Amino acid sequence: MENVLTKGDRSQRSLKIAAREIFKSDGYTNSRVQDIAARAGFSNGAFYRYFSDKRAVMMALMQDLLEDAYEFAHSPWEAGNPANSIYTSTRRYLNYYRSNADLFSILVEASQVDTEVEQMWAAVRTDVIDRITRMLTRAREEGLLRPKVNPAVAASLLAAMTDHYAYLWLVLERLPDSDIDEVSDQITRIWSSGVFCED
Amino acid sequence: MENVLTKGDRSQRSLKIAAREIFKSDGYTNSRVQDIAARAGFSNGAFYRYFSDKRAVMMALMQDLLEDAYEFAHSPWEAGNPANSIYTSTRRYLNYYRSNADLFSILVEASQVDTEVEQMWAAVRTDVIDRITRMLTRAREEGLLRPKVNPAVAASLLAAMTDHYAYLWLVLERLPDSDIDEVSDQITRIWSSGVFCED
Amino acid sequence: MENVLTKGDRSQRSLKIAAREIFKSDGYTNSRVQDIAARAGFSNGAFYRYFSDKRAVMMALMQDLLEDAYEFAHSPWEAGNPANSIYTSTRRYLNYYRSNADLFSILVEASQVDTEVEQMWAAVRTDVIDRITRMLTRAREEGLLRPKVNPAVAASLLAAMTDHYAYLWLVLERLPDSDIDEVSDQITRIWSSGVFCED
Amino acid sequence: MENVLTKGDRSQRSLKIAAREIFKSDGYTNSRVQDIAARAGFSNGAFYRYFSDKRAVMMALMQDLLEDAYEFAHSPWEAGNPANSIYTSTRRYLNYYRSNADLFSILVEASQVDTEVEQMWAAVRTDVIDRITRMLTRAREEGLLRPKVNPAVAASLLAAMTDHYAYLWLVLERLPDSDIDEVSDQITRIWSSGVFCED
DNA sequence: GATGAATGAGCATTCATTCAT
DNA sequence: CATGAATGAATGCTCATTCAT
Repeated sequence: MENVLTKGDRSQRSLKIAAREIFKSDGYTNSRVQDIAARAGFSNGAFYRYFSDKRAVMMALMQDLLEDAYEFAHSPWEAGNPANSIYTSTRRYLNYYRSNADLFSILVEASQVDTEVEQMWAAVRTDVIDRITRMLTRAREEGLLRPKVNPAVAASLLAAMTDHYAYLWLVLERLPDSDIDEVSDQITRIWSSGVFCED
Repeated sequence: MENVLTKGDRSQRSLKIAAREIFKSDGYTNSRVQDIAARAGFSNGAFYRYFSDKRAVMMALMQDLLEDAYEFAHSPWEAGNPANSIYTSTRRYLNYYRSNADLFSILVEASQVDTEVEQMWAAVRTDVIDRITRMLTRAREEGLLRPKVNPAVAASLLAAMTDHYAYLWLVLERLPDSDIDEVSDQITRIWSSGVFCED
Repeated sequence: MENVLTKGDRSQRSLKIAAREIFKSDGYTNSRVQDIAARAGFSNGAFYRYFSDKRAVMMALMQDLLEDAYEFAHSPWEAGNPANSIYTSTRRYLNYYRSNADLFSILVEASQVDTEVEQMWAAVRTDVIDRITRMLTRAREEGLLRPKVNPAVAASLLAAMTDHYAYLWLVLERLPDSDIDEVSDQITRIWSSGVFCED
Repeated sequence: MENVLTKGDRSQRSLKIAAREIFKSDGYTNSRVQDIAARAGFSNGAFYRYFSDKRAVMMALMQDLLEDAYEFAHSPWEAGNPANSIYTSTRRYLNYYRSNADLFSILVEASQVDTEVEQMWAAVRTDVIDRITRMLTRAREEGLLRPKVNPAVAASLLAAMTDHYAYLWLVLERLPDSDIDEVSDQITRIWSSGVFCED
């Protein structure tokens, strides 16, 4: 019976889900192991059979999140059509962000408190920025970049823009609600006319 | 002897400075009242003469920070020359951010944990974004805005860009070090060509 | 295995007993949670699994005490023979007081410090006094009460007499030791000739 | 300039008055030296110039109270007219109790917590009871006492009755308000017919 | 005399973690 | 596997008391 989750696997999984929920409502720092276990229907002691720590379950969640996010950093650009690539990947990222807003919230919080998380996140971010930088550099070589745009700085700025907008919008919910399509479009426009030469 | 700080005033001030330092090294959540007091050269009990709480001293620091930041949200645009206004105020903000990077770090962390801080920050942010939105709307009326740019969304995006770049650069120090002038220039370029019509 | 106390139940019970002992020796106000836990053979943390507070365990003890005391306030008078009823219930009350002298001591102390306890006690006292008042009023109707006796005031006086005598005698131990029978007899005499008509 | 209070004397006196007020509102245990000093218009440090301790000021108040109360224990009975003596001294005591209800409240509370106060109070009480006992014994010799009344026990009962009634009435305010004359009269009646032979 | 800043012991309380059952 | 009782370190906070000014 391959591919069957053992009871233990299922328990671990429910603890992870429970942790996600508790972190969402109480925050990572303010959450208590006991509440996580209880939410999963376990006694507090059971938690430690599956995770060494409150930190361990948080790390597991963050790893899942960043593993997927890492994918984005490596999905190919559509050759010769930057605008389309930007739109598509932005849209995809915002959709992902929305579905995992709770985890992104934890990511931001945990980054403040846990060096390793901050590093994991930085690694992904660096990947993304490097890739954008390379893309802009290539555009420069092809004469498509505005003359005074600094690829490295611009890449960071554009990445920061999307990321923080997503955070303010989908985690803090401090921006008026919008359409993902509309936002992706606006982002694409700012990129296109902001750094690329007018057609 | 007018205008002389009493001993108590000086003690409170040193506790505030000590808190800032301890928060910087240990983070807000992980810091202990005792360490703050000790860093200021006091016993732990002395702390409570001046602040009811660890939270209270944090709030005092955040209020100072946001009070100043609030100024930025209300300094006037140079009429008729958006690019210049953008450059100037961005530069000014980045300088402020750099001098208070430790406090901005606390601001981000505390926002995760303390609703009131998050709200205070949101209020300032909303002010800034509203002001940019109005500026873009005026530009639209004057035919200076690119046709499909949505003023509200663009305003948020542009504000998010600067803010988060500053955070990654000056707090996390995860971006290659740059010149404030250079960064202000790049930001201004993206704004100018990103949302405004080509001259 | 019906009707078996769980380990937890037993622990709670020993903490309650320990509290009673510690309160007795140190007084309620001067007692420390840690000492209560230690006396029960627990670490201080264990206490908080069973009681939220030092006050909580005190309240539990007081509730037990007053619940029983409440019974006395509602046990029936022997019809038509006040002297006998007075003697019997006084005797019963003094016996109860003696067995629970330590708790009555806490009751008096806690009443000084804790409004709710004072109220609980007052409620029981009021019940008792009301009942005596009704009894005297009935006696008046039957022509058995001395003419100028005021039932309400006399009832309070007689109740106060027994209660305070018990306190001085059995809690403070400031009166020469006597026989419960003898004291009950004396109390009954004072009642009988003090408020009732001579036969 | 004999008989003039020095500044220091006046300060001490105001601290004593302040303590009385603070004890009344907060209770002895729950009161804080700082509040006492503040109420008297002093800094907290000043308190210690006049009293070694919070306990010291309480003791001073209790001594004043009990000194006066001691008088009562030694004022002469009106020869040959017990009823009148009882009425007069009861009335006097109740008046005193009413004027000093706040101090009696502290007396009860402090007795729970401070052995020495309890002893001081016990001494006065013993005096009073002894005196009543002697009076009853004399009455016995004169054939005025009811045959089966035990002078010592009865004395304690009668003293307890008045004292506790006063406490319930004037400190706890848990009894319906009455007239001091009326209460003195009722007490006298219970004594008279309760322990003395019918005329 | 008086101030009020500073101390530091003392106690309550929380919660991650362990472990016997 | 799971329970939940128990631990104890960690930390917050209070307040009587001291003392330099």
